[in-house]
Amino acid sequence: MNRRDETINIHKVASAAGVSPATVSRVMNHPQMVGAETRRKVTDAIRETGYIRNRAAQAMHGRRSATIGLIVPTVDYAIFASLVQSFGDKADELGFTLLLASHGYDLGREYQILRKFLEHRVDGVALIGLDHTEDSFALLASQRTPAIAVWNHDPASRLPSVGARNAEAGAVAARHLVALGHRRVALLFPPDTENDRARLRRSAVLSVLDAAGIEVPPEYHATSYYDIAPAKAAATRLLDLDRPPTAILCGNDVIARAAIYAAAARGLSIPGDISIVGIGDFQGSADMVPALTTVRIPATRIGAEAATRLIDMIVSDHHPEDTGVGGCEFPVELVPRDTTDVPKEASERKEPTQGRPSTVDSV
Amino acid sequence: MNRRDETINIHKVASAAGVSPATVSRVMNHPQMVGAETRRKVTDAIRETGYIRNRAAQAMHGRRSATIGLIVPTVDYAIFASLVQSFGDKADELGFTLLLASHGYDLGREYQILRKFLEHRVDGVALIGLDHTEDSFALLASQRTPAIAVWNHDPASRLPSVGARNAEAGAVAARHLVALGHRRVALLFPPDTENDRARLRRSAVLSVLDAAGIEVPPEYHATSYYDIAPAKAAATRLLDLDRPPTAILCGNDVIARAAIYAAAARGLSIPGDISIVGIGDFQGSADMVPALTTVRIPATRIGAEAATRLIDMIVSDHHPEDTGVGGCEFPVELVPRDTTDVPKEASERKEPTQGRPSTVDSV
DNA sequence: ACGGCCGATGAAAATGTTTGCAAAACTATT
DNA sequence: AATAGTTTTGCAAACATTTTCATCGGCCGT
Repeated sequence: MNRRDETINIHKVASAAGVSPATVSRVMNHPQMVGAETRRKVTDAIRETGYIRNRAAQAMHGRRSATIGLIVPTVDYAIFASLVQSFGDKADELGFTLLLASHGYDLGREYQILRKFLEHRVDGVALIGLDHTEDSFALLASQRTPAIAVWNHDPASRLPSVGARNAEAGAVAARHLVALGHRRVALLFPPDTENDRARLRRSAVLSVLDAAGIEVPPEYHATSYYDIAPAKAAATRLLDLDRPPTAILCGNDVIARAAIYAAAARGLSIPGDISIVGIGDFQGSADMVPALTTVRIPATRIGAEAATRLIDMIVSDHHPEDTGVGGCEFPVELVPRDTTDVPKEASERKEPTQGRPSTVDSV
Repeated sequence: MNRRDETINIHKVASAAGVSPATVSRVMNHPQMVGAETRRKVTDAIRETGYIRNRAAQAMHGRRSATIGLIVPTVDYAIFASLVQSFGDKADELGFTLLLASHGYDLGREYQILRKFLEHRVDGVALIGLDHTEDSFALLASQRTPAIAVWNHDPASRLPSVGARNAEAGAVAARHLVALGHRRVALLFPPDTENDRARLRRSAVLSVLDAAGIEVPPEYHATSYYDIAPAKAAATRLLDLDRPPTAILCGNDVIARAAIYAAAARGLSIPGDISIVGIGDFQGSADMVPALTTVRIPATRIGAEAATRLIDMIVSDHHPEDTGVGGCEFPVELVPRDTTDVPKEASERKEPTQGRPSTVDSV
């Protein structure tokens, strides 16, 4: 249909429609500025020639590139999958195209990706979490590129942040276990050197436990990557201790799922023998058997809101350092389900507070 | 640091380095063409000015945009998360930036996204599956944009395809159940109108069963979206039939996980009372308890290979219609684990072929 | 009927880069 | 020392678009 190396540009469309290139451009960008009849002719010409506008040339002129970047630690393992999905959908809906990359929890790589995105002249960038290298902050400032921090929220953040208070999420989970009467609580968290979310959750958990007079011995501190296999192994080590914990508080739902498998493999009943609590309320946690007690962080809503706000900053020409574009906090919420109960010792003395068919619970 | 509206371009860098813009360009694109001393001066100037090259302008010149597009049905639910991750990582490694979008199993939206990507002048596009609208194929051909089909493989595909034979995956799963002696086999699949992968798997399953003289009654045909909750409900309906199946063959591992939960919630033991087989071998399936019997489709390797091939097509200027850039087939492989066994009736007559601690199995 | 105004359109400058061509600066060879 | 050859560099055109400015009609009010 199209002859070889005959790439159709705005001039071709213009002559096909019998107007000037300027008019074609206006039809596409400011339709109300052009007469109805001319508009129709141009639209027809665009369709007939099969013209595809060149956003690169458009962006070069200093106009928006209509792209936004999202940089996540990882796409795998459902942690950020929901966020990527909803962020991308919203961006799409608002006419933007998503550039995506992951840095594998390496903030140095995050900087490199950020640079690359800026080379492509993204109109804005969303980063996960509040911690970034000084280089990254400087780069963003020097380019005056709108940027937003997603997932965690802190009003004092250097970037407007859209997300939940991760410290609060940890605290809520800890308070739940304390309220149930657990005193032997183990922590199973990912390494938190380059992960402010995990760090905040973990330290909040520790201070709640400390305030309740609960000490967490060194052997109750377990670490594992966001991956089922190693988390299961780490949980198994906790369960095999001479004096095992009565509850395991997990850094997120994926790790909690691994802990459930570890307990099941050891033939332990949940929550009879061991209580397990996650953080995140990922897809599927509600429908697992046993259903996971967790702290909800509304990933889908956060993703959509983050995209909306970032694009709002872009179209209204707000820059990061401008005030008045503060973040947005999503409340965290305990979702008590079937993997937590009073500890065994306590339940031998008092009545169980919740009764459910034990066959299901023990699964 | 940078004064307002003083955007630094290649000319600024050139005068800072005391050379011409052409030289700066060459330092960045063909470093070997420029003298060592000059190169050093230019590199310094780039660093000092904080220059960020403008890929849009570069792309406009007809050079590569250094972006590739990936269009998936969904990012959520681990199905394509691994693929997105490995595809993106490989693209990154090879110097390309990833544009990502999802169409929610709507091939009309896929076309729209494709258009948008072409507006951004992506150097190539990867699509999931072999089925696409005629419009999409025509668009790709008219723009002569390298494109590749991922996930499913068929040597007769219109696009070079990198993936597994999904029909074979279904057949392998079905043969496994037949070999174990199951004759009451239910199918739990996603709707397959816009999903050639599911369609191929499903029809292959049916022909294997048919060849084995096994008829699948209408009530054994269940359908559910790729989502834990509805899949669990659908599986529960299968289990509650007057004459329930002895095995459920699931369209993928996510649905299989839901089926396991459904069985557990009914207090059924797996694989004692019911065998369940998935397709995909997603992250976590190996480490579940009970570990899921499934058919491995190596998502991570497929993603990396697809990115490599697509970029190869781009840099070697191969176009889709050129021959010799055929696809690449990844073999599927049965991974027998702990959710399948001989059916109960059979096992009452013969010895169970596999013995494992029943407490674990029943979880 | 005429001056002023307004809406629609075109011409041309501007955007930031790459590259073909030519000039210039070396290096090696006689 | 002159020449031929090679490497390095600069000039300017080209890429596809947007936007400012100017122009050209047509319309309205007086």
